[in-house]
Amino acid sequence: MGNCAPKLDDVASKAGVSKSTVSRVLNNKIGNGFSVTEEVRQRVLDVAKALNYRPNLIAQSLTKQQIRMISILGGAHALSDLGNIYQTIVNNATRVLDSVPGGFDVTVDMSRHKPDSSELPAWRVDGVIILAKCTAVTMDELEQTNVPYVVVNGPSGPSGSSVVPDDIGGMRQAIRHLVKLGHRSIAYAGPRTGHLPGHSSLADRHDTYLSEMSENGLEIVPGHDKPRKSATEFIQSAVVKGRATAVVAYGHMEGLNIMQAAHTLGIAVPEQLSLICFCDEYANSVMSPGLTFVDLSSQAMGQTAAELLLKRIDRSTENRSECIKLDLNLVLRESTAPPVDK
Amino acid sequence: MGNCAPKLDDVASKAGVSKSTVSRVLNNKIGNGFSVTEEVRQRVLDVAKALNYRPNLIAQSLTKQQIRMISILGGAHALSDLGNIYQTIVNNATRVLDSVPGGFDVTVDMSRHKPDSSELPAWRVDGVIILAKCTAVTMDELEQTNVPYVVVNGPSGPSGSSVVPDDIGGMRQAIRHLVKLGHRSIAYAGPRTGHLPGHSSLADRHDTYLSEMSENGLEIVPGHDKPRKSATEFIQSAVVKGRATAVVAYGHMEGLNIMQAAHTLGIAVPEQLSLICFCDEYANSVMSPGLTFVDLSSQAMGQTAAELLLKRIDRSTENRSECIKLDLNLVLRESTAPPVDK
DNA sequence: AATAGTTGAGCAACCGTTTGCTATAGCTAT
DNA sequence: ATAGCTATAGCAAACGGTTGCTCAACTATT
Repeated sequence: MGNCAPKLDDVASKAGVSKSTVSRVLNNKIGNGFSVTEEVRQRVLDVAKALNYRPNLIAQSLTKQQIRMISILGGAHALSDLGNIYQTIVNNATRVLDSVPGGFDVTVDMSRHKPDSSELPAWRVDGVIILAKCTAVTMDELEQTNVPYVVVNGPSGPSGSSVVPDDIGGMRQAIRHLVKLGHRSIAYAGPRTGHLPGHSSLADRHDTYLSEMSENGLEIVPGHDKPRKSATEFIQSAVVKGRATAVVAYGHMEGLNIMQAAHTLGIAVPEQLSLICFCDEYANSVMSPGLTFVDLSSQAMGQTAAELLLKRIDRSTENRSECIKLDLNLVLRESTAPPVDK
Repeated sequence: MGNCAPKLDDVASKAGVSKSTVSRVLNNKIGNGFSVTEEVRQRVLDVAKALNYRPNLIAQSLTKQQIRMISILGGAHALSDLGNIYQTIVNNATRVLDSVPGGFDVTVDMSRHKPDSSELPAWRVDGVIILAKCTAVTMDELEQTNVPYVVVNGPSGPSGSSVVPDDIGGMRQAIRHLVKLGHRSIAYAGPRTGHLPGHSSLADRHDTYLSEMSENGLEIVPGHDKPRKSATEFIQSAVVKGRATAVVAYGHMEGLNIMQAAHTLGIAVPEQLSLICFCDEYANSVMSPGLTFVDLSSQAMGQTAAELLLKRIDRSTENRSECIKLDLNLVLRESTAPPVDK
């Protein structure tokens, strides 16, 4: 590490004052038992500028006990997936955190941690945002050390806050929309295997598919719970063999794959097959043609997470843990229509 | 900042020894005028584990004058795009940096910096990896302070290293493959507007398309340099009107969109239209059916970048700047075939 | 038994800043 | 002349570690 940067002492001796004076002048800590003549003040300022002095943030944070830095955890698993809502979440959280007066440095941890090790950085951060989930060790440490944190799209511990999408409501809207269009045979295409195992969205969407179907007196289309090798295989079994006229897909990649597979197999969307997927506006906007989708409002999730975190950092005394569930909207595009064989 | 994390003093008092003993035991600084009985050593170790003690990297770095931390810059612009090679690059660079003896803390900066401000963290890091590009101010500071850095997929300054894909060679392979298949009318679908403006890949791929076409005595298909509203529009103009039998797309999203648009318009891939895109193995693997693609070998890019950086950190005296250009491979999938009207 | 050498552990200074408190000077009011 | 202020500026103790050095208690040697 470079060692020739000017320090407080250098400025102090060159200006002929003590380093405490320099520190206070530079930080504008006038009042509260301290003051300087304008002449000394100016001299200190001039010397500091001449030496190109920049405080050592590390030393600073030692005494200040804050570093104005926020760590986003879980990048390795959440962002490694191709095109998902976490990018939007991170972007929006960062935007909020950046723009607050004073600003926070936001960093994303991309290291792949062993399940029995902590994901927290080795320095103390002011706050933490967790993408979907973290290790138990991390959670323990977070609770123990009392660092403000919020989990986005996942459950938090007792002292943390969380922001989650209303997956259940989202799936319900999707099914009801299809039912209203006249569909009776609706299939569900779950996530590719290996996608965020154990995550609540998996269970919520799947279970709600089942319950909503039964509530509407409809029969479940086989394949909803099985891993599949390809979208083609899924279409073959659920649509061709299973006679489904509509499919709800877990995410936009599943939706995309199914749409392509349908085309390949000569099945027209939405004429012969209606398709809905869970995704966000951004993911949908880069797809053409657009799929009807349940908007996960990842933008709002990111923003809300950041705001929740800021609230906890500001008033860390009030230890109110909050859990915000965001409503999901069904956005109609070109991939849904009434079934043909109705 | 969390304030109840266990400190050296806590461990010391609980183990009934002084903090210097704890420090030396934990850091294995035996010898050089210091030793402990096995019993005390074990006790210290046990207490440290029981309290879940982790040294504060910031305090540590104050005395050690080094922090074993590497900052990845440019996350805000590079990772914000939906599904791109930078995720793979970051993942692989991190993997290498993590696994080196001693390990480095890797942090990805996601803050959106003003163009006239430095992106470097306010403490001195041991090394920096830049994704595609950074601000001029950052580059100046990097050069000035002599921090080892490597730019991946972009140009470096005089003292930095860089890893770039051979875009020119990649495009050449794509065109030659299509020509060999018998295609005479090949179109190029550039990136969506706003994608990393000014980046060399944009110019390299585009220019090589032009030069390679002319070298093969083929006519350029209009539309290669124009922003387009949608993939459908592109197909309409380049394929339907322009009579192109093959398309080379800038990235996998462009490829995907074009494939879908083709399907929608009733154009079969690869029977009526061959399609090649630039992307990496991972992006391709989640698409079905697979597109023939120019593999940007992002995995190798990330790994190479990390190795280059480590080399410079280790032997910072040798200030040799390196630029490694990685060969690109054309990977054949199901989206290319001889043209029909040949 | 006296001295030298070795082993085991702690004191205290230091890294670069911040900040509560103290000290001095100059000035006013009695 | 002296007490009482106020304005200026510095001392020194943190912050959480690391490390040179000292020191006491043993062990080995003469």
